[in-house]
Amino acid sequence: MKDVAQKAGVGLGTVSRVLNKSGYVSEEAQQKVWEAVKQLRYVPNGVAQSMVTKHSYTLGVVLPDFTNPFFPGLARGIENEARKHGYTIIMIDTDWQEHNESQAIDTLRQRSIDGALLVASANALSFVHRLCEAKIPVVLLDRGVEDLDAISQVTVDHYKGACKAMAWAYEKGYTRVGFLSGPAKVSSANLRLRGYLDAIGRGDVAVDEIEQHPELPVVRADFSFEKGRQATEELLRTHPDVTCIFAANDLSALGALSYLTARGIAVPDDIAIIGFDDILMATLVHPSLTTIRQPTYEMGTLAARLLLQQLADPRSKPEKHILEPTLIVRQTC
Amino acid sequence: MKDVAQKAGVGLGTVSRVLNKSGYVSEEAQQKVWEAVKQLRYVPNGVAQSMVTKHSYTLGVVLPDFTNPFFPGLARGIENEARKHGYTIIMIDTDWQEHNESQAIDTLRQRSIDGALLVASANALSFVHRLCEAKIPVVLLDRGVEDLDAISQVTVDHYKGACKAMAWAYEKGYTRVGFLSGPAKVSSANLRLRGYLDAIGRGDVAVDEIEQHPELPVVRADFSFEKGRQATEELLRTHPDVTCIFAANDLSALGALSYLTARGIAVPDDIAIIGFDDILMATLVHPSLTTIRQPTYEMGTLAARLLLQQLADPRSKPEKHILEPTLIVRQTC
DNA sequence: CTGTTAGCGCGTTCAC
DNA sequence: GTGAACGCGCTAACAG
Repeated sequence: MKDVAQKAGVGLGTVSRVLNKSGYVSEEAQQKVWEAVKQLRYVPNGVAQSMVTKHSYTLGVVLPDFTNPFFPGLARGIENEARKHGYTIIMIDTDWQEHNESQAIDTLRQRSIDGALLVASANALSFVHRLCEAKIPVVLLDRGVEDLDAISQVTVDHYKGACKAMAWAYEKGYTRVGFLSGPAKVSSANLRLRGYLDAIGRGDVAVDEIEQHPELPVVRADFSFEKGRQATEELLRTHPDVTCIFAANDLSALGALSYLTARGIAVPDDIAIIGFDDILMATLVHPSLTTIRQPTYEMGTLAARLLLQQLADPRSKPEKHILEPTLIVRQTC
Repeated sequence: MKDVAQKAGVGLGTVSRVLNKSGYVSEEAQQKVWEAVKQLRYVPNGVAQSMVTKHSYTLGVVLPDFTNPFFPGLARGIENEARKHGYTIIMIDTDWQEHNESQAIDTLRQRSIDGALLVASANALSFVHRLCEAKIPVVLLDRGVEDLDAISQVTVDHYKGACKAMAWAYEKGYTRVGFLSGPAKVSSANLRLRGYLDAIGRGDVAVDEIEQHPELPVVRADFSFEKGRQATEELLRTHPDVTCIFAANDLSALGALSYLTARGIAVPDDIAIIGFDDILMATLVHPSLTTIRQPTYEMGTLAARLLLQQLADPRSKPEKHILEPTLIVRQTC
């Protein structure tokens, strides 16, 4: 920067002022400074700027797994919105590992990001606390924490989504519906399971006691394609009478579809399938997947917007948005 | 930090020394410092650290589009390798826009990243220069620049991949093969087109003159699903006699598949399809997609490893890795 | 309108 | 072994 000042024949303060368009600077000086900047291809050192201004124009995004197409969808919404406002994204993929998630929080604190978007896989509350402690605004995405009014949340009504799926299954005449669940500690997965249980009239069993009810056609999966296949195999082995499978997410559902097709079981004639998310793949497979749609991109942009708004005006109230999932009827059910 | 020093009853220098495990500090002092750190939940300010040490333990990753599953695959490889070494990732999605790419470079320079991984959509050379100018080590990923020995590159032999695809098409008896190309200025796309042209015996037409040869069954697409559909429609309109479609990437190929299926054209009986990338979706669609596999995850880890190695030892020579694509035969061809 | 100065939080080099 | 002083590149507040 002082090279620029020298070349332009002005002081450092002046350079800073024209670069930041703050304060008054004569036309002439401005010209000279811009000239020098261009010639020297000067780019301000953001680190030094952050050091004094206390903000870095960087947002942290923590996601469980961006090989699951659902998350890049969110990320893209975030990225776009952030870029519009001159913010950069630090993205961390935690691979569903609580350990990585915890580490991610430390990383973000250390990098002094301005705000964080968190798609928590578990323990969201503790992570939120650690971020808040460091005075970093957070917004929770896709999965929320109830009774937490201090921060903004953009989620989907997972429970209702599951209910809609089940209602559709019943409407189509499927009475023996099995469930491919998500990871145990993920709140969104649990809400979907809750919806399923309530729908089949087993409101009495708690989601975390599901393992103790082997009589129920519920198998633990983990949102992945591969585990979806395996879980389907297990489900059919333990509950051969199911006529419809409701999967906690599309990737699992696609795993189920893949397994059934390979086994020569006709979908939906022998067994129907309903997924959750509505990722692009859902439209591509054959038969195409009936699923519950989450407005992915919108969630990303909305969350980013809320966060940016909070950064712009720290007094702005946190907002809780619970978006509506919609049933997308295709061929598998 | 000075809170820690005070609480531990030592000077700032001592705290710094125990945190960085540099220099000698008495056992006793170390105890006290760690104690204080824990109680105060102190996290060092990475920005200030960067300012003096000149490195940020941050890597920049520039990708064209992470809603295309191919890229998250790369990203995950990078992320994993980076995390192992304590590095964080700044990820930028340029949406194939040259403008965004250029801006991304500025952003990275400004954030003073330690190194960059670049999946360039066009103009790679100029971006590399700008990064080098700022003394930021770069490694090019997936698409390379020839005659550039100054930096490491991890690519796939796109040309050979295309040749393999075409060889397979011919072996299966398809003689009228059409091509769904990628974006005009993307080098990998052009190499694949080059391979295609050579295979059909039109080595005489240059890839950038392709538009002037409407007699060839080549249609411009852009690597997206939707454009793949449209391009297929156009291809069949202008060249109704093609019996096989080779798409520059899987997403386009899936677009083609979707279009053909919707039109009631049997795949591969009426028209065969070959893709490029081997993303997960390729295995899921029906019929499943015959394609050319890029070793995505490995490319990501390898590229990250090369970059980290260069950061650890700046004198280490840049390496050029050209990986081998492999033909994966499934059902569409 | 502009040049100068004081920190931002930390690692590093010194004397102690 | 350890504390104090310096400076990284920049912005903000000040005196001119």
